[in-house]
Amino acid sequence: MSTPQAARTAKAAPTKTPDASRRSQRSRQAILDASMELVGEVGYNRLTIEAIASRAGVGKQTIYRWWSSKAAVLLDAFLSVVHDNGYDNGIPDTGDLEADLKAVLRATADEFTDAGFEAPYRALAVAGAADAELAQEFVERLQEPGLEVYIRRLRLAQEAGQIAEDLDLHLAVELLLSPFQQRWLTRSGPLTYEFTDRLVEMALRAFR
Amino acid sequence: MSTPQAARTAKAAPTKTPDASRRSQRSRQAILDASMELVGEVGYNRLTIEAIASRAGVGKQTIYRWWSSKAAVLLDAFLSVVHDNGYDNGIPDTGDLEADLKAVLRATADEFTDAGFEAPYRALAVAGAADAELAQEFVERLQEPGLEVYIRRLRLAQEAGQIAEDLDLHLAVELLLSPFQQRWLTRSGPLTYEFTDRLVEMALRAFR
Amino acid sequence: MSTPQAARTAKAAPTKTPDASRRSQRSRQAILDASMELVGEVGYNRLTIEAIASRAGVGKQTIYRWWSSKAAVLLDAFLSVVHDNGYDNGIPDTGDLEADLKAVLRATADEFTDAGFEAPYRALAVAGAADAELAQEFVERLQEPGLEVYIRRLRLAQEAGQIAEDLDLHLAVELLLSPFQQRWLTRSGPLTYEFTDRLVEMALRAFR
Amino acid sequence: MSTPQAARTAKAAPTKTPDASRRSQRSRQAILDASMELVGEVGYNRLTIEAIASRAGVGKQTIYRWWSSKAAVLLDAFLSVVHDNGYDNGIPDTGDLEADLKAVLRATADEFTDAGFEAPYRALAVAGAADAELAQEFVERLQEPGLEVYIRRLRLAQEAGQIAEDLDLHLAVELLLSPFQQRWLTRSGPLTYEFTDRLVEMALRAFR
DNA sequence: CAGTAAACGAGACGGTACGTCTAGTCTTCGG
DNA sequence: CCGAAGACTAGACGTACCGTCTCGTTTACTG
Repeated sequence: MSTPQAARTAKAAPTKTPDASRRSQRSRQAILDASMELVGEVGYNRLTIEAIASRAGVGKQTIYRWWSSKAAVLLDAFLSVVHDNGYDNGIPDTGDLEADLKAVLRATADEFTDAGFEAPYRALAVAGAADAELAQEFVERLQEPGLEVYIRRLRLAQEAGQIAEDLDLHLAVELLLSPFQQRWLTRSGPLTYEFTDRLVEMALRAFR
Repeated sequence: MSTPQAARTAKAAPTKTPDASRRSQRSRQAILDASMELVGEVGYNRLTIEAIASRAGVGKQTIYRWWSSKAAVLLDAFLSVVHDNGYDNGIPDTGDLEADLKAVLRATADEFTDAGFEAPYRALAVAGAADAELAQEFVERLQEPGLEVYIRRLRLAQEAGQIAEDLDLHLAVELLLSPFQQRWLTRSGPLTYEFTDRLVEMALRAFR
Repeated sequence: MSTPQAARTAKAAPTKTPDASRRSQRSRQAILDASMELVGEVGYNRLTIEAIASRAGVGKQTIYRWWSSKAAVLLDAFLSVVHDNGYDNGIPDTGDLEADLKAVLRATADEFTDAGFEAPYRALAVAGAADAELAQEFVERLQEPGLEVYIRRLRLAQEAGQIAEDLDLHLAVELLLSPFQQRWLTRSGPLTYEFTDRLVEMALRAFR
Repeated sequence: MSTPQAARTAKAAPTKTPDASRRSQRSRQAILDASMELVGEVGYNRLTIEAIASRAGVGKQTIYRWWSSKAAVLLDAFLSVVHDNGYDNGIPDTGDLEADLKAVLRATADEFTDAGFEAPYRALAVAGAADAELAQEFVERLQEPGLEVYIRRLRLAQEAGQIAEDLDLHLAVELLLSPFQQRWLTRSGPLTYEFTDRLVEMALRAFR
């Protein structure tokens, strides 16, 4: 931002874009932390910008300056936690695809049952479903990376000849994960191991 | 509702339960119509009870008297439209399961692309995802009946020996429909015929 | 308000004018009371609509519904106090004009030195000086009635031949009271009895 | 402000007093100019420090460093203009006191009707009425010097035996000017020549 | 067929949160 | 190392709706 070009660009675009290089990292982190805390305490609908600002010890304008909506704040907050926790170790490859997938889905079921994870994630899913603009960010930054680790595991299986070589891997992962996500989102049924195991078995039959 | 029992019940419960037999059908319908119109015009988040009341030419209290939330209003409004349109005649049975399913999913894709249908349905899905209480109603009154027609068709195929006889039909329908619903809800991809056809093919492999 | 005309008028004027007949007198009085209290405590510049609403136990909208600015609230509040206190007993007529005016001005000086009176009155004078629209109301409803009682006393003196018969009484009262008001408003000097007595004497010389 | 004394004072008070000797005269003048422009454009209430800083091409801190309030800025700005314009050459002395005063008051009425003069002067009067601290500066630096020129003229008349020799000249000037200022400040009547002439005549009767 | 009780249209009410604005302070960086 | 630039905390602004609570006014059953 201190390069000549940047300076010129800043002058050429006199829009009210704030100068990111001067952003207070202290405030940013306090806002993200407060958001995660509050969404866990009161849920998304009762989460307010005012409460976030107050809890973070920050002026409201500082939130409005850097984010366009409370959902955008929450998305950053969630991603920040996810990345801090290491996130993407990928799916283990023991050679036994079915066992690997069952293990991962069981773990995912546990995760989605944990209140600390569920509240913000559901909030984001809801906000994304309601708002097309946010949906794109939600899908790109959170959902697609999640699918990608499955695709990589399936590709290994494909190379090992365990599943059909002409299989559309992206669609395959949708077939595997969507029933899980749909059940969770609409609460149309419990996320038991029984469910996840049967789901893996049935999906795998489609992959061969 | 004008039976002696109903009258007695009303007296036995001097809580503010309104007398349904005196309900104005004129107002009820005006509210449902206004809701459907407005959700199409401004979306769910900007849909307000005040606007519905104003558009319907009705006092706010008349809405609060009979419904617990704007989502509840919308659910009734949507079901009223669905029922008026004859709703679900079931899935045709030409003997060719794959062709039948492809045809129905293509039709469903068209339906979900229609703005008049999408706006209220998405609103309900969002409200259901956010609110557990409403979710149950949403699933029971709208989603499960939708699955049921698929289950019936699969049962016929099962009896005809076209799919595995020990197949869990409910789970099977989830496998078939969830990827579709998930794509639509999160807008993670387009609902093309290409997509629905491949989906049917892949799911059917899992059913045999 | 239940006459046919009134009903028709109401329909003919769909402006957002609130229905004064349904106004809560309880809230009105609470707002006026709170305004007078607060202006005495924190002064006009730090007087906020939010604080008035909070102190009065009233929603902000109830203030905005009935008044156009905090100065308008305060004007009503001040007039309400003034009217409750009897206000206009007129100026005594002992036959001795000089003595009567000196007595009244001494009393007025005392009044303008009382903090409970000064704070809101100064606030109104300031607001009126700054805002032309409010100024008119301030002058008409508060200042002119104040002058009027002096004019009446001078007219009696005029009829008794104590002052010039062609005297412009309005201008005469301005000559008498403006130095007092100006001193008070700009704090350019103290409002002592010495000052008010000399002022009356000098003004009276101009009246003969 | 750049005299040795001033510098010493600054050092003697190691509080955050800025070093006046390093003050940018360029910024100072730009701030004063911007203040006068803006107060004429938007009035006092909508005059903001931010707007002044922006118009003057100056950081906000540069204003806060040297002035305690926007009224203080404006007072300096106004005095700077007044002094540049030569200010007060005193009241002419043709020997005819009534004619001289009438001429000056007519000229003053014209001045107070001029928008370029009125806006900042009214702003200062309002600020002074609201804020006791500023009021003192306002009176001392702007109002008293104004009265002084009248006092000097009256003293000449007194020495010439045209008015009473025991007349309190300060009070006399208040009697003459306050009705004028009061009318202007509260807009309780028009500043016509008719008004100023009658005012002079009436006041002069009190002076003899 | 009058009397009456509940639902109704209307909208004022006490509140909460919104997104914007300005005040006055604090931080960064270029000249 | 001063000053412009502007991000920061703080909090009031005026608006929009919330859900509750009267107001009269229909409306439809009951005595």
